[in-house]
Amino acid sequence: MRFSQLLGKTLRQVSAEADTPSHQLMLRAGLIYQVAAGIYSYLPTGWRALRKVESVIREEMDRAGGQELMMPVLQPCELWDQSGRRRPFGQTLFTLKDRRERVLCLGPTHEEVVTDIVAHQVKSYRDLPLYLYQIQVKFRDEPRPRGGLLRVREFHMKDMYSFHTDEASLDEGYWTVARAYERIFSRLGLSTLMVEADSGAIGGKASHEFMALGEAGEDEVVRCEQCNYAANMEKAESRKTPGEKGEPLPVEEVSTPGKKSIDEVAGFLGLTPRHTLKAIFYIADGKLVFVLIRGDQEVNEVKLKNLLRCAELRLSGDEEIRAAGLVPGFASPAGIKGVTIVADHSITSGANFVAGANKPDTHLKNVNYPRDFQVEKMADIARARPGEGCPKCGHPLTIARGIEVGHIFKLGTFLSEKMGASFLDKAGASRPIIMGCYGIGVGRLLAAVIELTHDDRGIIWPASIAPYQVYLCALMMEKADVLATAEKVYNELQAEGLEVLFDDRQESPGVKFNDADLLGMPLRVTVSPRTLEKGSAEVKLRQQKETRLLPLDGLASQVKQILTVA
RNA sequence: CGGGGCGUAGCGCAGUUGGCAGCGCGCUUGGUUCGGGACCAAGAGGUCGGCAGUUCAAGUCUGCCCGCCCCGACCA
Repeated sequence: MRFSQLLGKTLRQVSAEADTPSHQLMLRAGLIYQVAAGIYSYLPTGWRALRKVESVIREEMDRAGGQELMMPVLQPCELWDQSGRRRPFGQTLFTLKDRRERVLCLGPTHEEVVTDIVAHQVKSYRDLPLYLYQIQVKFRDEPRPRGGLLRVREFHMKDMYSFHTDEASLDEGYWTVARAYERIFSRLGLSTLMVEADSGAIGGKASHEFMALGEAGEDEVVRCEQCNYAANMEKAESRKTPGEKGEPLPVEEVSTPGKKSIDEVAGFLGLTPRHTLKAIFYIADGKLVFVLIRGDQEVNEVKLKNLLRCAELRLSGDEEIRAAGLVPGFASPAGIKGVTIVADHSITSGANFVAGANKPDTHLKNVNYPRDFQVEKMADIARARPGEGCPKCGHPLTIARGIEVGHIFKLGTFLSEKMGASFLDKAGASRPIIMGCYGIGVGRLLAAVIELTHDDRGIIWPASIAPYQVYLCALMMEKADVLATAEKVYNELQAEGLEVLFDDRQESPGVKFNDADLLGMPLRVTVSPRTLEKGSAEVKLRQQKETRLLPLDGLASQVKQILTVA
């Protein structure tokens, strides 16, 4: 490709609004162009990179036994009513009506469609296991698109679905795909960690996410370096510092004027937060919930949401707390009625806690569960924190950051039962098909590669997905010998089967070198009067500083050699 | 949806008390340069997000609307 003809100019400046490194670089390098919030066009170079990511994925999915197919974007909403997932997806589902007022949606994922196909096409255990996948555009009306391609409303996803006769087969498939995912990410030069995850709106029992590790990541991962326990913060468990034991003492009222927060109250009474109970109020599907946790802990809202089985969860305002007859800042779980109380296990570790008295400027000392109050539900709803013990081995946990580039789920049978996907086993009995599903966000993966491997000069593509392998840079093209040599090198490199971006623009050396670094192709070849004097061309790898001269004679095959080694 | 911010040339931005719409980059033409974002000269390019209002006069003041970004709840 000749740079002079390429759509997608490099930009020196981009809006201050784009503050994520990958977003800035993709805009500056002319890879993408924004159409609307969370909706982007891929310009030619960006599209090449995306297609390369797809082909790496495709190779590994095929190797894992996948059969590629293509399902429609447009789906009848009836399928979603049938699966019961229309509500959990809620506003995220883009819906529309056709001319006959039939309600359709733009597929946010394809479990319904694929299960419907399998329900009709697969009847026997002989047809299983079955692995189907596609690379397709998905639509999700995300409340907040973010960070360029990191979270968008229209995106390419590789989605695979597996169908099994029994749990053992599902388990085998699950780990086969997991290993394929690890190969994909490592082929793109990413260091990823497979972590336990919450299964969210997709549903199902077990699930893991693949996190591309790096400071720029927006997800938190909790991990143990001793036993390799790793989980998304949403899901992570931990062994908390135990509370102090003690014989329950009589409850005592104590005046705490103006002391509302845990730190204020604990400090005022000469205690640590661990000796207090924290009351937090949420509105779960419109209903007030009193959440109680030990003062040194924080609520994990995903765990809470799962415990309450609600679709919508938010913190409540003070007015809503007062309306329930409680005093914000001094609310007490003791002696109240008509409010659902749920608690974290941590309140049972320790004794004689300080809690609110449900009176202004007053707290209670020596509050003990279950002597002084009851709760409706008790579970682990606490955030894991660094330094706390690993749930498996007790070693101190650490927290890392990462970008979620893949997510796999063991769905089990809940969808196949609802969608009528069953098979006849050897004994002739009809049983629901056991399912798994596996997703990779292709565009996000592309952005993650840039996000995690760029330097201050620009993108650094791994050879596996670089839009072009070689950036051919011709300096002083007005000189006939430079022009002729550059054209010859361009042809020879292509004849070797290399993909070449030929910078044939009338630009100064600085501009070309800077654009070469920005665009980040693995290898730069420079032809100039200076190199021609020595009958050579200069070669430089993007990720290295050093340059070297290679003779023009046999240049193309040497370049190919360097690229296969690097 | 809650909080914060921004919409002015293709891109990045300035525009004071309301008084001729500007700067840098990019683009076009000509010339000089040439190994890390060169220089000179001459040009082209605008519904100041939209609608309404106040005013002799609105980019600037008021109201409503739309769009975009960032922080939260959500996710590949």
